[in-house]
Amino acid sequence: MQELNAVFESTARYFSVLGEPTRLKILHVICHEEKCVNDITRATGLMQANVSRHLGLMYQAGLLSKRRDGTQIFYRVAEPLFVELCRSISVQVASRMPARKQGDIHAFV
Amino acid sequence: MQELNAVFESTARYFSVLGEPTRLKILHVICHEEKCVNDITRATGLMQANVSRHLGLMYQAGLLSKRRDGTQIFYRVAEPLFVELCRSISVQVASRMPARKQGDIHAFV
DNA sequence: TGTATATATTAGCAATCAACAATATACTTG
DNA sequence: CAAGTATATTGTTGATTGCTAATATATACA
Repeated sequence: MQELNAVFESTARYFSVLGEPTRLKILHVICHEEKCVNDITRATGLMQANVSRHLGLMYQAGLLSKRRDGTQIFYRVAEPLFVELCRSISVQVASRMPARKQGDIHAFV
Repeated sequence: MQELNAVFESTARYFSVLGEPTRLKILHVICHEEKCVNDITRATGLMQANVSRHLGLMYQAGLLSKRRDGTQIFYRVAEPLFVELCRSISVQVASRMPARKQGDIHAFV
């Protein structure tokens, strides 16, 4: 099953891109509307180089699209499926946290 | 947002567990019915120690359950959601492969 | 109890990757 | 063209992780 292995590898690649808290944080920021790198940097509190690297990685992997406007580059989610996956899991995760906190959590919604 | 970060970390943890081709291969083998380690080892062609390690990791992460029967230990998927996620992505992946091959691919179905 | 089978663990190595700091590139405007 | 702002890249380091080989643990059965 050569093809099946190829599917596993590609699929794993997508999952591993989603498998970093920092990238989920970034994805959370741009899951509803496109944002430029500077906005993402400020919204997340991460270092600019770090944000740029993660954005580039997600772009390469096909999760994000980008658009240039002057000196700014706006990133957005290219395939809503990935945000849905994040929501699926984060809902499960949040539902297993103390009830008092669950109301305060709005991840990818 | 302390809680949100915790959600991102837990969510990323689940994604990273799914982010290895070898584990997807194993998950694919047991996604419909429980199997013992030896069966999984033969079905995947991996080394037994390797299979055991990955099974242990997925068990620790909460993706799998296990049951002992004599000397054998049977693993099964604990939470169907994860298999659904694998299917979601692998369907997308397969749909982008050459049309001729798509018919031969049955991942997590 | 001793042997065989099934599964788990450990140690070591190589590869991957995130974070940081520094620097480079690209575009805009004076 | 020069200076300023926005974004990307590179080199380095420390940590994580997958794989393999060897070994350990657990159960069944003669």
